[in-house]
Amino acid sequence: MQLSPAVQKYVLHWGEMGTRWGTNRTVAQIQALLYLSPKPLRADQIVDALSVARSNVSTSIRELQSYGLVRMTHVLGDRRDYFESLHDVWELFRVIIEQRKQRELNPTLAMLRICAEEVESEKDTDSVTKERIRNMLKFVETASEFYEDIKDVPTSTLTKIMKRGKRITKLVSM
Amino acid sequence: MQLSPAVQKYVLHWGEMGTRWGTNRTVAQIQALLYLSPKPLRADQIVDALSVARSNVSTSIRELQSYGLVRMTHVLGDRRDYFESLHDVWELFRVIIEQRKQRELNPTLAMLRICAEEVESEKDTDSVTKERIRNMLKFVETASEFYEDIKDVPTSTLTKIMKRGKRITKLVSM
DNA sequence: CTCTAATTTCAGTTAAAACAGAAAATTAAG
DNA sequence: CTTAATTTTCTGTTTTAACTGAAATTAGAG
Repeated sequence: MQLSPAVQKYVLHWGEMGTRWGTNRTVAQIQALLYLSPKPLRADQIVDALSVARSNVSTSIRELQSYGLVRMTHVLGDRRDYFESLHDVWELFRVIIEQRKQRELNPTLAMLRICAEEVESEKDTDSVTKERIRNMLKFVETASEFYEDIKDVPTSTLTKIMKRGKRITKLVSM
Repeated sequence: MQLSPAVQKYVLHWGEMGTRWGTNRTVAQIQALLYLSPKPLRADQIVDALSVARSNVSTSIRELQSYGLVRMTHVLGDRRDYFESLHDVWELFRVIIEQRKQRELNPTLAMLRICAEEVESEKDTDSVTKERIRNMLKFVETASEFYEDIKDVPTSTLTKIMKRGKRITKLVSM
């Protein structure tokens, strides 16, 4: 399992970036490797390509599967597991965003609602502080609602919106 | 420096979330504390409120300043430094996004361009792999351009766009 | 210029996460 | 049912980042 220079560069960079995105290097590297691979790979092939322990691959793949980024497949007459990543970049993006929404935005929203309510009854808390909490809650609520609005919009529409970014903002600002 | 229950909850949660966003707990807690504080705080007050080492506050604040999230201010006849966070949630959001763009998106874009070019000359690399790299590059480029389009749009316009999310997507999809 | 308050730097410690390798468990084939 | 292949779980080690406390530095007051 010899990775070409370009593929190697990609995988290494992705691993590095992964550490800044809440996951660890190996998980991100495996995802990158599977994304670039023209066909599904076995765990032992991943071990070979990335020089990591078999056990590490096992737990990392479990994590990727739990995110919905990687699927298991099989080959007739071969009982070993094969894995492949989502291949569509937009789909990948959607899944990652959805995960982050679940794991970060939702808990934060819950916390802010509790804080916003609780702080109102705190007589000694400055009114500015109360307002700041309300503002943050409002912001996160707005972001959350906006996400719900667009999360199921087809990719073709999303790309159109992005290409027309400038024009849309001009239209709306009038 | 006694934090009210609601403020305490907010600060602790923010610290927890910070660890998932590339920064460490203390940095995020200090930002949260300053955001909620009706007036600028001194380092010793932060030490007191969060029970962390003075040196830790010093380095954390330096990090927050480097991001542009926190400013130093002074009080007449007092040579100690005071600190305050950006107070506007949208401004906070903009600054954070801009930072992440610089530190994550830009390097990734550079890597992808190099890979996309380099992989073309690799005769043994599967054409599917080449296409995957191209697709990822295209995606990141589109996202990057879209960001440039909207980063300077005034907050009022952005909120309008977010509130009208559904209507806009319907409009564009036609 | 000297002394003191305040901040920063630095070295060592602690804590947390990632990882490897061995052991255990699972699964299919004979 | 037994065996061999494969995967998962678990424990201990390594690595990395965060944090503390002491020492060094900076900057203002007298």
